[in-house]
Amino acid sequence: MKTTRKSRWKDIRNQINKRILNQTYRPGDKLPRDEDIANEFDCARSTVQRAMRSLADEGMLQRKRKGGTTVTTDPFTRTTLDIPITRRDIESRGHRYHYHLIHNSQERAPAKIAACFKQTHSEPCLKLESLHLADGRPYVYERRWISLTTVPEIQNVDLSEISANEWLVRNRPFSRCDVQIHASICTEKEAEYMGITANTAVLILERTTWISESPITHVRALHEPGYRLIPNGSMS
Amino acid sequence: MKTTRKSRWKDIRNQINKRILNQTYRPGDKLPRDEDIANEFDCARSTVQRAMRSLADEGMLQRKRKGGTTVTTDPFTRTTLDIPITRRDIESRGHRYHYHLIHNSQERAPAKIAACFKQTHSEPCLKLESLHLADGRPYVYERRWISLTTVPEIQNVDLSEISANEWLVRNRPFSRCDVQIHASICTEKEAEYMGITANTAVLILERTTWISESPITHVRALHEPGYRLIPNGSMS
DNA sequence: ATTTTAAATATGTAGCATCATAATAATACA
DNA sequence: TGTATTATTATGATGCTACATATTTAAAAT
Repeated sequence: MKTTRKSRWKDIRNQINKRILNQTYRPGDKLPRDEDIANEFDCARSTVQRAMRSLADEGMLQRKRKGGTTVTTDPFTRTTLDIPITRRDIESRGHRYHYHLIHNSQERAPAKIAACFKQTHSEPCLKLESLHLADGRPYVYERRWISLTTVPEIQNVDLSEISANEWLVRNRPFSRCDVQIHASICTEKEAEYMGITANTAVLILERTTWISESPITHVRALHEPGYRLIPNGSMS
Repeated sequence: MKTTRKSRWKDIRNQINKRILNQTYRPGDKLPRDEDIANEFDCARSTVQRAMRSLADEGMLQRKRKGGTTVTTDPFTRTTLDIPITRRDIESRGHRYHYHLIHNSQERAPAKIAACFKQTHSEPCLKLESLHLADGRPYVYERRWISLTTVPEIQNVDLSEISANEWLVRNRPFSRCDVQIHASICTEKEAEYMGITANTAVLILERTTWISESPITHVRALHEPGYRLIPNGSMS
């Protein structure tokens, strides 16, 4: 058994986690009270709580006042998904980044986008189509709608120089973000932009971001064929 | 400004978060020391720390000893992805769940699977193919390899009754899980099982789970066309 | 027997004190 | 001038105490 060379609470978390893994505590089982565990490990209850909260946050344990702590039955596979800005994604894979603005127009949001924005009326928007390239090869084709009500100042930005992706993330932090991931067949037009054959299967990431209740942008990012989205490894 | 009706540290977290959103603290900026903030909000440093840690966990802030606290530049869109067992997924969508084991054989892991297991040799495995149905309609087709070295007792389980998915999650908690998400075209065979046209775009989720260094299982889950993977809404 | 009320109890929050640790800044030294 | 050493300092961890709050369990009232 490793001695505590990092921090006591992490140590305790790992001990408890180990007991769950080796079936000492089985799914559905109730764990001893924090105080008893604190006693066993000869530490303060607050330290145990720190450990327990960590495990509960990961979805391994469920905690209820009075009810005590139980091991989650049918636990999820819980992973965190970090979606970086596309430039960073490309650069971190060791490629040179290029960006190309294909289309830039001002029009009202169509019903579909308005729905994403959870609005009944048609918002004035900036509609952008752009290509993110890795070493000159098309990597992501994105179609983006930006609410001019929420972000009017974007009209003064030269979006052929900096991608809306980057400008927004740097200048308009969001309070909420809805994400959807799905597979689709790419259209003729998309295939042409991406330099691939039509009807290829591609991974699509759709995101809508908000600042409190105001929609900022909706973006549909079509990734190159074979693209793999890899969440962070989960657990211990 | 809402008064503290939940808990002080959450309140403080929201205040700080608000300042990031409204650009009081801009990306890259250094925040005041915890103690000063504690002073401002008239609370203990530990309470501020709780709030700060929470924001740091979400990826909004970066904290370093001595270096202080800074607002993350180029923040990720960080979401958590909970992948439930397929039965739960189907039932939570309000459908009746059925499970059908298509194939069950014992064979050595092919090179590809061995690679997923990070092994050079060929492990004895159980190879399973099964179908998860929602209201009788094919929902997920999974091809699974289970290491008989790590989980020998699975040989005594009647996998036509309970899905390996469920049995494993209930009986063999894992310490690590690698996930990959990608889009693919389904083959003739897959299309037949799923009751769809060949060459349809489908979302594929691949997972490998481990108990310490021993691989438990590798599964490739092919979802029904149009399936959307929806991570939990992120942030505040 | 059924509903209401009241205790008991396990976790949650919070404040305070103290030491640990990492990273920087300042200083001394070669 | 460049390098090694030593303060300084901001966050991290741990322990204690006290009180809050949600729930269950038990008792009491109807």
